[in-house]
Amino acid sequence: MNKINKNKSFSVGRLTKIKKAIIIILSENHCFLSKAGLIEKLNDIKINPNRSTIYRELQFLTKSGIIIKNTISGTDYYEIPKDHHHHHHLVCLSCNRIEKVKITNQLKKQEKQIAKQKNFNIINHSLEFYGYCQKCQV
Amino acid sequence: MNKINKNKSFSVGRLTKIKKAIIIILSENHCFLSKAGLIEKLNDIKINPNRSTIYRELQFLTKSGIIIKNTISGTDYYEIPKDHHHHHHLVCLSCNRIEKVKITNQLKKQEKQIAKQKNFNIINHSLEFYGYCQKCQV
DNA sequence: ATATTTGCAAACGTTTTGCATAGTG
DNA sequence: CACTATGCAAAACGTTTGCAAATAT
Repeated sequence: MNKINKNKSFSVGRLTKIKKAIIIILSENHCFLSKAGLIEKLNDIKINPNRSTIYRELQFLTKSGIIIKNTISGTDYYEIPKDHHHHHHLVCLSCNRIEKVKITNQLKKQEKQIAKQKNFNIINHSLEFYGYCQKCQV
Repeated sequence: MNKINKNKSFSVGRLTKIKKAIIIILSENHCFLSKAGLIEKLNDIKINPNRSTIYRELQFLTKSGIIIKNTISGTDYYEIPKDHHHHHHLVCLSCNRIEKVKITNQLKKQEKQIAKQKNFNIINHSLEFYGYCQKCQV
């Protein structure tokens, strides 16, 4: 029983080199990674898995609650949730660049309130601000 | 020059019956709509546009800033932004059901702060809480 | 009259699937 | 040994594109 998923328990499956590598890369990465970014980093360490393996593995790890998926502007990003690294995003509607941003908020308090009110067990949240970055403000 | 998009001005284009219908349906809808949901509502009023027309129109209206797109768990949803109807979402990781939720927050205040700090012109934001709904808490 | 919008069919890229093989526990 | 993970090729899926006809201004 882990902190990430209180409701269901899944096996992590067999610790193959591909799975191990994905988990290590994601856990060492300071931010989230797209599929393409992950594949690049895998290739860097001479691991070249098949496309379907990547898809299956990411799906599996997401369902297991080991990693979380966040879709921004049509692209999926993956990360291993770490409370102390939690941040949000500024997404430029023009150039699509994504910037991390930390805001001093009390979403945790809100989460507890919602959990109680709606009987909804919140695992994590995502907050994105959409707009125009400095460069794209004509 | 409208409130929705301060940076770029786009034409709304020609007001064809399809475009009119999409705008009316989205503006009358209390919440956001998926592509499938929109098509269903169009069909209800005997408008059966081609797939590519829907794609092109939604893309066009999104770029124009008339409607906004929000991608949750891989599905795109569209809505006409209305400040007083603004809300956030509870997304169940198990059954994928999406529930609206209003939280009393000061994200507006945060937005102003970020806008100043990062010189980022925020048009809107999206906040989703991921977790397990009542039914799916085994 | 002219420029935009539409439908159609084909192309495209991404994700998923079935199956035989390789690898893990 | 039994079962899971992998690679491969094909299929499925959603989305985009080029072009000719229809439509709005």
